[in-house]
Amino acid sequence: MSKLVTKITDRDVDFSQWYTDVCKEADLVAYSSVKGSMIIRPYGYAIWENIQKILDREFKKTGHENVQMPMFIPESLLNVEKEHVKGFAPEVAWVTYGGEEKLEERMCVRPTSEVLFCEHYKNIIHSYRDLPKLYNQWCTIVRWEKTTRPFLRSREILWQEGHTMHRTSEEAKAETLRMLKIYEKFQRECLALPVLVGRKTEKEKFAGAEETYTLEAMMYDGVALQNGTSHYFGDHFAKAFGIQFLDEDNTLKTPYQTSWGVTTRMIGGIIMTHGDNHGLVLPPKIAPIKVIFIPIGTDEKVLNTIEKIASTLKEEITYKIDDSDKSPGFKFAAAEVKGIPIRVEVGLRDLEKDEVVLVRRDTLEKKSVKISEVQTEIEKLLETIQKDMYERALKRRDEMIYDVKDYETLKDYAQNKAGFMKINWCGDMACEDQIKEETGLKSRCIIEDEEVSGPCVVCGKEATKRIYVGKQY
RNA sequence: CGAGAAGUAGCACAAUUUGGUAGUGCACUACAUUUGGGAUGUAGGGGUUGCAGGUUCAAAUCCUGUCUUCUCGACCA
Repeated sequence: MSKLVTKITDRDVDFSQWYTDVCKEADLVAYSSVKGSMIIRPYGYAIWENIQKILDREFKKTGHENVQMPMFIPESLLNVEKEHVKGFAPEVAWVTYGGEEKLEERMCVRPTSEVLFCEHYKNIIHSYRDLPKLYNQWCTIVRWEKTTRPFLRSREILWQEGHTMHRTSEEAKAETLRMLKIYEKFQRECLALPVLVGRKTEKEKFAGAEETYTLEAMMYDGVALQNGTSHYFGDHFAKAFGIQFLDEDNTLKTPYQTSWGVTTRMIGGIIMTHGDNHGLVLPPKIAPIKVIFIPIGTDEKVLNTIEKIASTLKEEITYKIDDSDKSPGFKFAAAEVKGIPIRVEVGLRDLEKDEVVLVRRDTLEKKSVKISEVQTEIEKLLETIQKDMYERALKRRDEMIYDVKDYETLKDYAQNKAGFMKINWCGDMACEDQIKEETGLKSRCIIEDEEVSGPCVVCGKEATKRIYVGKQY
């Protein structure tokens, strides 16, 4: 049991290296000669496809339509909203040549598509009858990051961005929260990721937004991963772009806007929340292969039994039969590094008792099951694994949230404890800056459901908000 | 972007200090024997040493530049 997987660095020894090892050994990504732009390998992409399938269905159910927008943004178009351009200018990639010819006006590769959608919305929104417009696109964007890591921070990002326009601010605000809830539910139920959901502070909000809501997950090492955002823009962009519609009362009005997005970064979140020293551990709902059958020996009876069991499984329970001529031990390890939720071992020894062995990946527990009951046992076990993975992650996260009352303790914890700290805050950006500068902790989100009383941990003035702070990826 | 480390077969590394026929293990291919936690034997295949220049009779090895990866920091919806 000691050195089953020698290729993966111990998670508690070097978490960063462990993460990189899992990404490679589970065959999720590969590198190319393009810095920070990973190759997502078939197994990694299959996870993304499952994520896409589920989310896309939710988007459609809530009335959204998919579109495809241009990849390039002319500089003048990017410059229309000044907060927005200020936020993104440092990290956009520019196209300056078309073939041999220098372009009259350079274009950036979209870092996000607000301006493209706005330009288009200006042309298609004329009446209140044209609202709401609920568009989404699945695409890649480019942000010229200096430090890159697979899934967590890349220069080319695979994501989904929803952009909507509404008749009233209330409706737009409701949309912002509606999509936030869809993300939250998806991450909890499908990815088994507990997330803190809340509003970003002024300092941390999206360039050009009025409100930014975030989903903050905590990784195994206590570091935060921002796993999605939903923004309410008010009418800033709409005004900047001159988007207007004639309302029922025959007056010209400006519509209200939202945008929301999640990326393949969620896959990084799954790895860093659930993975262990054997490799990846995938939540059943998004695992490309949910069950792997491993025959012990080559006896025909064994293979026939496997075929028979596999054929009784429901269509959504995707499976694979590993009938390669590797040794069983090799196959066990290979299935584990890939995080396949259930392994079924079948050998003559089992067949004599009319049984097979089920092994769950999350706990590595084994149990023998009568062949007549395998089908229902697998169904039940997949649900149990999904539930247990969430419960474990939730418990662990909650244990790593600390209620901190004074600044000295905050500084101490920032150095010596991994996790999030809950603090009282006066609302002044200067205090937020000071925390960041002196402790490296950034505000994650505002806590809405706790009563505020007592002094700000930094300046001692009466606190107006409770916030989570933590280090982030 | 700053500091540090690395790049030699798919992977892990040796040969670099002292320039002189590019090697080992795993993986891969074929056959045989195996199969309940990374099997064994035999026989094979695979390389412009990241890339581009330079020095030299001769460069994986020395010099310059560049690209990529990793770690830490800065930056980062």
